[in-house]
Amino acid sequence: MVELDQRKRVVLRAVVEAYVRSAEPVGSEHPALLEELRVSPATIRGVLAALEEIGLLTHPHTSAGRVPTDQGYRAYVDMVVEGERLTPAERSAVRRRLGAGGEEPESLTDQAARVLASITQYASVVASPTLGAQTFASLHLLPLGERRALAVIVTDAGTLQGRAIELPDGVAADDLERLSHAVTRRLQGLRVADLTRDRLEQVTGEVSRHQHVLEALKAWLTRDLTREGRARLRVEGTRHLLREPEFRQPEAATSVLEALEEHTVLAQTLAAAPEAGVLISIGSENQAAELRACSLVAASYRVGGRPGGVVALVGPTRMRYRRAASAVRYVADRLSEALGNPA
Amino acid sequence: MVELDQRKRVVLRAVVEAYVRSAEPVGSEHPALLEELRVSPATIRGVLAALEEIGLLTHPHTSAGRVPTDQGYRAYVDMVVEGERLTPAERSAVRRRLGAGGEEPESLTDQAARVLASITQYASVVASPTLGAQTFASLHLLPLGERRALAVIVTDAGTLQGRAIELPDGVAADDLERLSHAVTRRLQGLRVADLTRDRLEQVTGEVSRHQHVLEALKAWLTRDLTREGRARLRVEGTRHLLREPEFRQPEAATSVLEALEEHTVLAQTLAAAPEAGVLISIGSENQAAELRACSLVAASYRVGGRPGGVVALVGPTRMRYRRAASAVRYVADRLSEALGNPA
DNA sequence: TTTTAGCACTCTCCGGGCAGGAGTGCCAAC
DNA sequence: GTTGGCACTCCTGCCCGGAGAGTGCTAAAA
Repeated sequence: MVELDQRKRVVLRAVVEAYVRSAEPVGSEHPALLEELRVSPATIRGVLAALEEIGLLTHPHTSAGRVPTDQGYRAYVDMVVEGERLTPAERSAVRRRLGAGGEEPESLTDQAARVLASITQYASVVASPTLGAQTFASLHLLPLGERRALAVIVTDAGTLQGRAIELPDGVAADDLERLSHAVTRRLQGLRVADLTRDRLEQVTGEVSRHQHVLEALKAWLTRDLTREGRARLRVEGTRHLLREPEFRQPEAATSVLEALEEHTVLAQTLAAAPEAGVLISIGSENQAAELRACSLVAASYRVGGRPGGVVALVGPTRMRYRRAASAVRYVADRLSEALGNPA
Repeated sequence: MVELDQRKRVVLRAVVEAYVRSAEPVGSEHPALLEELRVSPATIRGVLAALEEIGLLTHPHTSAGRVPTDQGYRAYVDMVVEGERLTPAERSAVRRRLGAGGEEPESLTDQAARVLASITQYASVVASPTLGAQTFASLHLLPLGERRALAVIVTDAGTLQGRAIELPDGVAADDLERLSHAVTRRLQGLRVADLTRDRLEQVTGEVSRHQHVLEALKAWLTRDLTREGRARLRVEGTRHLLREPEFRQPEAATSVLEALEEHTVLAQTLAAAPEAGVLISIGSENQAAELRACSLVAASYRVGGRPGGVVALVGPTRMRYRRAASAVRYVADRLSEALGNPA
């Protein structure tokens, strides 16, 4: 990255902020620029040309003003470190939605996605805590009528994951309980992702009478870790995107909506979110082609002190980055708090 | 409704089907009409004019062909009773996604929404089984560290609902178990919606030592039934809607997306779905103003033999009703099967 | 009485051409 | 280094006219 002198920085910043606000190309006589620099339009033209030269701005056509390129946004984002604080009202809205306490992780992430979308007016994505990263607390086999039981895993974050399994004849409630306890004792404290077949084999000895039940459990656990182990994504507020002028052409809108509904693509991008701070991925920086028209602002939250999941915003590249970063960080932190008090 | 003679019925049907296929107004010389009736365009013009007279067709402007009105679609739908069978491949796709068995209701409804959207290319909505309508099977208090426990309700359909509660000092694991059993014994077999405070009061006597735990449970149960009692909606495949020509104007698209993201509005409309058969609500027939540009095709599914929830499709009024009705019915039935074997 | 052919009419949908406006780039003067 | 002036480019909106599509009406044919 070429170093920018003071004046170029001021101009870049002013152009980005004016353009983000109005969605209109900004010309050399734009009031924000004149006021910021107190020099004539002609002088500003020179700076604009220079910024275009190094690839931070473009103009759509000869007689249009300047528009930031993806690199321009990047330079802006790197330059402007501080976020744009949320208003007290917004903060308290977030706290209210997440602060109830005792809620299930699933419904908390739901709330997080909704509140994030509503305060920022962008689309929000929240990856619920991956089961795999959580700590296994206990297994329960709850009788469900005569020949069925509900196997339930509980994690220390309070996540429940259940599945009905068929029982062979002659398995008493006591047997189920003994079996649950045996498995729980054996596996307690492990990360769910570590509940491999091998670990489960060790339990066999103690309760060998119920080999098939164990077998069903193994099948479930190992399958779950591969399939459900991928975080479930909640997407909220896609409607806000349609209001943005860049998504008024139906093709643009469709491609973004597709990206947002195609969770695998999104999940990959989110995986890059750092543990602290905020990931900002701008337009062409996105791996996924469908997301090239958007930017993504993501922050991780923690569950019981460990990495848990990601909250993110998706908007046009012409995005309020500072505000988005603050919002994402704030919601992630409150979510960490809400999910963060393991026993 | 005015009775239609044979010819008018044939013409209406042909116009609707041609328009649904092509999204272009159909004129008196449209091949489908000529072939169907084997009369001259001039004759057909007369019939078209008559259908317009009684409000089943319009034309956007003088020199355009005819387009069905909402009443036209309604007459068509009422007239054409049989659905359009899904292909064997589509049926097996549905069965594959829902047939695994032993899945949790939550993930089954997820699958249902996805498969429905993918085979029909419309937006799908699935209301997961309301907790309230299910039968309470058991309550469990699972220790979660020193002074916390996870209260879990299990229904006979295998739905889990949990919430962490704080414990006062000196509550042993045994106590929790006794308490769980007492509550379970007392309430087993009731509908979850019937777990009122009154019912819970009856338990008090037996385990009065743990009054505060019971108090927390009551608070949770009664709150849950009002708040979470509302079904959670999953919306899938909104991207397909943007492909439809009627939603190419951004305003139209936004209003539909808003309706789909604003679950309360949608929920009301879905509530009208009959237990058997299929609800078809066309354009202006929808209560919700945001849905006036769409049609909604919905069918109910059952959980353990009782009314459970609704699956629906949302598309433009120019919708493949017969196909949508079949798809919705088929998915609802398979979902009923998957959720239908209570112990 | 119903059907058909003919015809005038209406309206939309391009494409071209033209004026207005915005913003640039360059240059000469300060 | 900064500024004012000026020519230049290109988009945008607008009007206009012709082509095309489909209608409604009427008079003749079946």
